[in-house]
Amino acid sequence: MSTQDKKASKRQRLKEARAAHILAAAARVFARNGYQKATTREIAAEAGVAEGTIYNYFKSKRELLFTMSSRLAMDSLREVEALPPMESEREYVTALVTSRFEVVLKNIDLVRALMPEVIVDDDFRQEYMDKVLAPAINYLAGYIRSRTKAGTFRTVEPEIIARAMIGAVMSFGLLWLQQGSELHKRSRQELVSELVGFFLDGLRVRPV
Amino acid sequence: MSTQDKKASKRQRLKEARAAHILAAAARVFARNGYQKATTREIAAEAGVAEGTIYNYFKSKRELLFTMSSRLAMDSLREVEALPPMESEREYVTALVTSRFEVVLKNIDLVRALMPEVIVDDDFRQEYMDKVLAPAINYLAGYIRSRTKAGTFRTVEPEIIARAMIGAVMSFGLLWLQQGSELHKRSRQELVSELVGFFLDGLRVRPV
Amino acid sequence: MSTQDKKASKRQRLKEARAAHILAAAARVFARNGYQKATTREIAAEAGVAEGTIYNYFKSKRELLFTMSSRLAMDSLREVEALPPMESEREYVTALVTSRFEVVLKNIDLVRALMPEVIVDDDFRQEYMDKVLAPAINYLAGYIRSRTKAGTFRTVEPEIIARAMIGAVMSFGLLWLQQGSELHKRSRQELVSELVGFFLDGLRVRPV
Amino acid sequence: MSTQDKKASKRQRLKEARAAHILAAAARVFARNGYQKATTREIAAEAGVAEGTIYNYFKSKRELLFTMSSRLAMDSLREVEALPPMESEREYVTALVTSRFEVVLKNIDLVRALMPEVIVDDDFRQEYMDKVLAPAINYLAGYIRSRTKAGTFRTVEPEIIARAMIGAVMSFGLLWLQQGSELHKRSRQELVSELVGFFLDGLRVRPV
DNA sequence: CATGAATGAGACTTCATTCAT
DNA sequence: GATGAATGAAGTCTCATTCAT
Repeated sequence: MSTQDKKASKRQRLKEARAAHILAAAARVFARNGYQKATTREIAAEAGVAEGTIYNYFKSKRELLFTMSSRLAMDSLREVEALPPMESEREYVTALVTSRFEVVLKNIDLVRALMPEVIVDDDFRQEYMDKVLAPAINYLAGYIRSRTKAGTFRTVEPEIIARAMIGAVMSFGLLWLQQGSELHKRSRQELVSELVGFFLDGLRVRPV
Repeated sequence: MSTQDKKASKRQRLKEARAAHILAAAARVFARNGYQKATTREIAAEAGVAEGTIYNYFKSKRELLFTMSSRLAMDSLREVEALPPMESEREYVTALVTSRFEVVLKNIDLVRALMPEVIVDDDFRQEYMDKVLAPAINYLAGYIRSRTKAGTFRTVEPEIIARAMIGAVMSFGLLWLQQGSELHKRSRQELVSELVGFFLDGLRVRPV
Repeated sequence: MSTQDKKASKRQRLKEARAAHILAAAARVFARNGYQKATTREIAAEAGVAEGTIYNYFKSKRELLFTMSSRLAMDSLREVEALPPMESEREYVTALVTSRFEVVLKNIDLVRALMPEVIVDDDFRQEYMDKVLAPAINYLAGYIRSRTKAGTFRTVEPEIIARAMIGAVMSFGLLWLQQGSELHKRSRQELVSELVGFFLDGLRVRPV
Repeated sequence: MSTQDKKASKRQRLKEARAAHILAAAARVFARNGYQKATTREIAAEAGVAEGTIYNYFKSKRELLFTMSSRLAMDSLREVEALPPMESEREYVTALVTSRFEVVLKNIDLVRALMPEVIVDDDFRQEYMDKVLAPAINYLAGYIRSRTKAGTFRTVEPEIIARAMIGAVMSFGLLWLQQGSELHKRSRQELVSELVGFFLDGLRVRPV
């Protein structure tokens, strides 16, 4: 590697670090009051740079959000793909739900900054659907399908059920797991096991 | 009734009609791009009035949203309370889910305008939680509790399951039931029956 | 007088009473926060009429102020003209200053509503100068001139001294006689006698 | 001094110059039609900057006025404090009145912009009373007191007389020294000497 | 590459005045 | 004559983005 290349790569790394730094600051600011109410001035202050500097790394305020969204999507997928195969369905679904909760809760501020734009903005919704939700649904639906084939799951519409499950889990993250919520008091583990029981067995008592 | 009273009441009615007219226009505008991006100018144009006229009926742009929120809350409760008692759980839960879907879909624009603010704004979240979600959860949890006592439902944490069910249903309304979505193609009835089956029986096959 | 005339005159009186009523309400409102910040809505509420009604009696908000100004001018002149002739200069100037104070204090709110417009608005200044100040200055300057001729006042520039005296008296009304001011505690009589002494004898000790 | 310091200080100076530039423009605009009727658009045009630029230097339109007020207060005090001690009272009072006139006339636009707010706005009145008038009154009253003790001034209420003198002088500045006024034609010196004569000797003839 | 002052479009809101009832 | 809803111009202020230094 030539000296020039080294320099270039060092500059590259510096640039990426700077961008990441600004992105993190933006995420914190977005998390406080949402994307719309956040100002570039606030973001610059949080990052400790001048307002103009932001525009050396990102084309617009909106691109900050887009970039965040992509990072989250990648994070999210990696988590799921990293799941080891498991024997029992209960074990597996438990691991799945736990992992989803973790992703959502770890990025809760970001998620809450993103959601309004997903709901409101067509571009964003497309991006989010394609990059985050669709893969998750496909993955989960595929799992359901395979278990049905194996004879342990009932015959259902896999996409619909996958969406229902993901919606249920996400709504906990968005609405009910805020600071001070009474659900915080119960252990998360208990919450997960309740949900998994519900997903697998439903509400009706089962004949022995 | 005196002439004056008649006049006053007529004026009153006119005023309410006008307010409702403006509110409806605002709801349509909010639905297009969200509350934050909507402008009073746009709302006025949509309602066919001057910008200043809006302020004869509502104190601020924000009050438009608050008023909508209250209307939705009342609508929502009325729907649930109007449900007749039913013999079978499947029938009842089906009616419940159908009714929820109907409320969400009938007010879909409004819901989509409201959600971002619920997520982002503390005042709004409080209002929404108290007036809309809490009653719904209580109602559903109460039903689950009673069925468990009757021996037809398993012993579960009613609040958690209620939240999961509501979250699942709402997320359909918000994310997956948009125009052009492939889910639109399936009949809504099929969707409901899938969901109800999932809620009651879960995924696992049941022994005979 | 014909029946018709009686009716007409009665209507005329009613109209004037109504106008006076609205004008008084406007004066109270103007006094609270000044002319500029006063709203026609506030005036209407204070008068117990509809906003539109104001415009049946006055061409504009501004005309309310103009009308007030004229009333004050007439009041003011009448007071001065009503002064009886007096032997001693001290008596006379005392009566003059007292009377001016009384006019200003009786109409203090109105004066404070008027002054900013006098300072800022050319039309108003003209009106005020011509109708209120010029007559007062002329009157006072005439008095000084006559006393100089009589040999009891020094030879001075009567207009300048008249302005100085009026300015001194007015500034007390405007700036120092507000509620809670410490000058309120001293009796007004003492204040007047101090001022008169100052006007007549100046600051320097007089040889015996 | 480091390069950075130099840059910073240069920027600082530029910033102050810009602020002063905008403030001066605002003063001119305020002077034309008063504070209330002045628009930020007009101020921006007068200063040759964009409307938004004003807000880079001042928090609000109102702050422009407050800042002016403080500048005037400082100017005013400095003038008085700079007066050299003098032997004769006539000389001293002449210098005092001349200096007051000069301050008022030099800042006549500003004074006329300020006065309406002083009359109408409680905050402003407080500010003005404390920073401008109270010091002036104290100063003048102190002088009167000392001369009385020295035996050359009669025994009077120093605060009252000080207010009367200031009021007389100010009212000339505000009301009678406008462009085109006939008082402009007389020399200012003559005016001052008339006033001083009045202040010191009053109206009554003095025995020889 | 970093800076931050300048920009100016555009947002929400107020309010004097008009006019149909 | 009285009403008060409707008007719409105008006002202050914010903020994402640009660009000269």
